[in-house]
Order: sequence, then C-alpha cells, then structure tokens
Amino acid sequence: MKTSKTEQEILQAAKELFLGKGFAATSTTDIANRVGCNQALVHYYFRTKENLVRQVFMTNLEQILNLLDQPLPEGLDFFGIADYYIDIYYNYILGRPSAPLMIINEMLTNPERREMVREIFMKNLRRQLMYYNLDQALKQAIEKGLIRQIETLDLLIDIASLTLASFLIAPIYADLLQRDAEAQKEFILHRREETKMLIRLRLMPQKI
Amino acid sequence: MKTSKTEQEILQAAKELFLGKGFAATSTTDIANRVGCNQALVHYYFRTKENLVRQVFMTNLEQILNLLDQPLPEGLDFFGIADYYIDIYYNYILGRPSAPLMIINEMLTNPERREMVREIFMKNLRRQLMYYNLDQALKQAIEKGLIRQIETLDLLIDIASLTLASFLIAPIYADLLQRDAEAQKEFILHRREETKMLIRLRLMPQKI
DNA sequence: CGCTTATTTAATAAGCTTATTAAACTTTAT
DNA sequence: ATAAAGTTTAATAAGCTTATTAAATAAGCG
Repeated sequence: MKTSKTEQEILQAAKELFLGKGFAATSTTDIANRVGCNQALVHYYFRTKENLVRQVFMTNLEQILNLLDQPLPEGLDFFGIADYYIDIYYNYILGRPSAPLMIINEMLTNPERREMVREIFMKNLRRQLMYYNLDQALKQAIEKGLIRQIETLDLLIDIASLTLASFLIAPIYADLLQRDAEAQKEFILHRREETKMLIRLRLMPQKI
Repeated sequence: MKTSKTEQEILQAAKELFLGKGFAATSTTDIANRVGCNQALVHYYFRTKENLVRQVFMTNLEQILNLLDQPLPEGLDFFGIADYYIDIYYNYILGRPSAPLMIINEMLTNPERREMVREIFMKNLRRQLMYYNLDQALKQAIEKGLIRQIETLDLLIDIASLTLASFLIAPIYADLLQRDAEAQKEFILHRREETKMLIRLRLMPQKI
C-alpha cells in the first residue's frame, strides 16, 4: 500500500500552500484546486486537514533537525566546524525558504505543535549525545585557549539566529527594494558570509 | 468623535488575539467574545475585519520603526551606539514579545502587507536620512581604523537578526525545557548580552 | 422634557469550511 | 470477463465566517 501519485500530489500541493500562506489560511478546497482534483479526495487520503498539517509540519521539522545528525567532518578546528554547519543550514534553507517560518510560526501560535516538538526532542537521544560531545569539545578548546569563552547553547543559538533571520528578512528585503529572486539569493549568500565572519570573530581569542 | 471605550476594548482584544494565534485563526466572533459584546459591534466600529487587521499591523510596525527615529545619544563611540540600540530593541520587545513575529509572518504570507510596508518606508525620509548619517559615520570610523570594515546594512541586519531571533526562540526554549515566564525573561536578557558581545567583537579591530 | 444621535442587540443572509456519504468509475488479479 | 478493491466524483450535512439589517436601548443636549 505505497502512497499513490495523487496522494503525493495532494501532499505536495498542501506543502506549497501551507508554506506560502499558512495553515489557517489554506482550505482543503484550495489544495484540491491546486491539484485539480475533487475536494473529497483530500479527505479520502488524509481524512482530516489536521492530519495533513501534522505531516507537513513534522516532515519539515525532522528534515531540519536531521541536518545536525551528520557526523562532524574530520580534521576541522572549531572555525571550520562552525563554517561547515553554517553552510549546511544555509544550503538547506536556500531550497525551502519558507519552511523555517512555517515551523516557528506554528510553534509560537499553537501549543499542540510545541508538544509535538518536545516529543521529537525527547525521543532522539542521538541529538542529545551530539550536543554533549560538542559541549565537551568546546570546553576543552576554551581550556586550551584555542577559542574564546562561550556557552555551547549560545554558539548554537548565535548560528541559528543569524541563519533563520536571513531567510525571514530576505524576501522582505527583496520586496522593499523591488529586487528579483536572483538578487534575493545573492543577499542570502552575502549574509551567509557575514554570519561566518561574526561567528569566527566571536570565537577567535584575541588580545585587546 | 474620540474613540469610545468599547471601541478601544475591541481593538485591544483584537490585538491580543491576533498576536496570540494569528490573523487568519481569529474570527470577529472570537474578538466579540473576549470583549463580552455582540459580534456586530466589531463591525459597527471597524466595518470589516480587514480594517482591524490593518490597524493592528500598522500600529505595531510603526512603533518598531519609530524606535530608530530617536537621535543618537551624544559622546558614544560605535560600541556604545551599538549597545544602545540593542538595548532599545530588546527592551521594546520584552513588553510585546509576539509583535515582531506577527509582522514578519504577515509580511511573508501576504503581499498586500509588503505593499503597506513599502509605503511606510518610502514616506519616511527621516529614516533614510538617519541611515545616511550612520553610513557616513561608519565609513569615517572604518577609515580611521577605529572599527573593522563592515557594510552599514550588514551591521543593522546583524543586530536585527539576533534581536528578532531571541524572541522567536525564547518561547520555544521555555516550552521545550518546561520553564516558566521568569526563566524565559532571563533567557532573553542573557541573549541580549550575547548579542552585544557578538557585535562588539565584530566591530573591534584586532591584529590576528 | 423630548428629539436626535450614538450604541448595542438579535436575526439573518450569503458564502465558505471541514467532513461524510453513496454512487460511479478504474484497476487489478483471478 | 468479472468480481473485488481501490479511486474519484457529486451531493450534501453541519457548522462557522463575515457582514448587513432593522429594531431596541442609551446618551447627549437644546
């Protein structure tokens, strides 16, 4: 009982519409229209709109979290590691610019989603282990004076903040200055380098 | 014909609901229920829901933009100026944690809002002048070697990104770790200091 | 007071939403 | 080919949405 072509089309259309104008503003009729099928089909395959929403939400969230689960590349110092993760995230989101907003928005406006997210976090021990390892490695490097004092969580949030905000700001930037999609991509790539610069200078030990 | 008490109550309730669960998920009946009045009253005062949405959106956006319009404090170097603006923004949003999300979200999902925002930007020459002055001052400081090379827009976006993201992440952080509102505020204040640190190190010229 | 204006209400129109149903149409597999 | 299973459709229920109306109530004031 593999998912049929229509089922996938519906899921895909739902994803696009949800990411484009939000869950609440998208109706199952909108989805059916985009696919070009009968509205009842949406319910035939997913029974409720909530199921669809959940699936789109979870899929996107897991994809984003999974980016962290890759093993660290060998032989990189912390500056290299930071650049590596910054690249991973920027590249991911370049392909799905509205996914992070959807997730953030849904988490902030809907307590049920936060519950879902907590479950995912709790379940995945690998992620906690990864955090623990990073934490240990960072502490050692700080001890040795290789990098400036910083909390592990702060470093991760610094990177996440700058990455996330780039994608929230990019379409607004492009629209306000009436630029095209190409200029928007340029903007994001430029912000990626600025992010690397910020993190590098944050970590780099220096005499004042 | 000053706005009546009821009218203000409706506007206030609308604001709270809109910020809490978004425009699309809030009905005029929800608003009336929160006020404890008849649903038709909402339309009596604002005629359409769209008018209400517009008013809440514009008010919040203008408040945020106006924070930039204050004259720079005298006798501060760029490190002081950066700290000053970071404080202003964090303090503002501490009182209205969901306002930025609402604005961002609405701008990203609704082209009409972007149009509204462009109008506001174009109209306000003071802001453009302020940007020009900052730009000049930055360039001079860079010339003199007082601060590291940076684009004015990048500096502003760096600060905006870190500030904005703090507030998007804070409630999620608090929820995931099952912390209370107090801990959430702590988190934000901590992030404020980390933001200052990042910006300071970004601007500080240093020999490598 | 009594007349005008403003506020509030109940009732309701018109349309949209999610979801279900039964019937029609396709596939598939024997 | 035909019966069973799977897919798709039109029709429709039940409820919600925005918005308007006319009637009821309250305020304002000359």
